Amino acid sequence: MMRSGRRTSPTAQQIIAVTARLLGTRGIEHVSLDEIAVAAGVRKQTVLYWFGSRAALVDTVIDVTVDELVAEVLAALAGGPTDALAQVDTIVVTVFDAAVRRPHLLGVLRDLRHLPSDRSDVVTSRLRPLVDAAVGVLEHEMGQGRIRRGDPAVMVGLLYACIGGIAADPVARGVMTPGGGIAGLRRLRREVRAFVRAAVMNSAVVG
Amino acid sequence: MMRSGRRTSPTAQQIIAVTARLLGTRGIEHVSLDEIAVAAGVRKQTVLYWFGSRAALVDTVIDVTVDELVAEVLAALAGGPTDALAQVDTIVVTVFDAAVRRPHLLGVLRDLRHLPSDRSDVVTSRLRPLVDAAVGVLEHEMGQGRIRRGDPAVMVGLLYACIGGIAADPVARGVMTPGGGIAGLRRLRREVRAFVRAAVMNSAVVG
DNA sequence: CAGGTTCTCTACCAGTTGGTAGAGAACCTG
DNA sequence: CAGGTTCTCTACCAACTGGTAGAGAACCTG
Repeated sequence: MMRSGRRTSPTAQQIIAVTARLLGTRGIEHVSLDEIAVAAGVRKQTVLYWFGSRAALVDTVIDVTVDELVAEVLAALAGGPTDALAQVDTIVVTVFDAAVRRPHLLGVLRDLRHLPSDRSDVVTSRLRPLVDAAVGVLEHEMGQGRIRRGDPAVMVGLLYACIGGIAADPVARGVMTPGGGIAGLRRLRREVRAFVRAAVMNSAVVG
Repeated sequence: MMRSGRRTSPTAQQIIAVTARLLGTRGIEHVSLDEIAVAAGVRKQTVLYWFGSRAALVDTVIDVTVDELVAEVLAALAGGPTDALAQVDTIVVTVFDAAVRRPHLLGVLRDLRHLPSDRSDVVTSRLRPLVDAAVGVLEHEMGQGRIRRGDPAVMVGLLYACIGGIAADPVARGVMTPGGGIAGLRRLRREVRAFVRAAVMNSAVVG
């Protein structure tokens, strides 16, 4: 038996990928083992063969998904400018695009609340390097006077809430005037960028 | 039989209140009819007697919850100042306090995604008067130059995402440094107020 | 060939779920 | 008293769930 974690196989990878998509779009607790198996082109017993239990599979999928998102953002940050406002901008654009193109990424994160096994601490620990980097940048730029003074950790949380909510929350999306197609998405992205930029920027009232 | 909707009774009201609390905290699809009945001090058959089915009860609870939240915010707005920034402030404080004191209010809203019966359009239609009012205020103040120019509907969506996310999303809360007790909550609320104030305020860069 | 790995197959299990059926008991009202 | 309303009781149902059991079949490797 080559059970959970040890090694991987194309089949296991395929199961993880399919499950991530299903859980992220339909809800973590709303997809059965059988559905996962069918979607992956495999039998239920094969899923259990590789992951032992549904809970173990879910945990794996969550971990993989978070790592994927973090890696994507870190890569974008590494390839972009070092200016703080530009980095905030990079994060916004990267997460926003990820949320639009692969909605399940943020969908999985937004579903952690009702998990039987509390996975949120594991997730936050995996988000930690990204959060720490962001907090460091914000703190440094606060000292330079370019970023509005405040609790940088709370700022990061609010940034996440903004982008994640606008991209994945049906209430938030329903509130907005639906802009169809790519043009609407571009416009929405521009609005989000301006919003968070203004939110963190050091500024003075005009008029 | 005095089934769903027609009239109400103290028992039905009690069932609705208990269900709202349960669904909002534990997740809409993670509470069984039996649990609801036990928590309400009633038998399962009584729940079905009043609401016909679980789905009908859930729909009722969602509607009642949204109406409650909307009424609360509108009342706070009516009793507060008419200045736009102050009104944004009022909304933030009202929703934030509601989310903290009665977490199930926003919890129900955040759970609409995975509902078998798509209820999000009904919810947004019930939120409509509040959204329209907010959009109207923002538009007017944009004309006066006090609010940053942009799509007011998107701004409203982003405001909701910020407050709702920071109050109810475990990832967002885990990202932030946990401030225990009332003092921590007060500090968090202050941060959120400053954040959204800066986000919507018309301003110019300093330094 | 031997043996491990990977995966499928049929069959089954116990637990939980939403929902039904029908009788009966309080209770209030006309 | 009659009759409707409200609620409880016991009993049951089909559907679905995650998980188990064990045998067998391909496949590759040494």
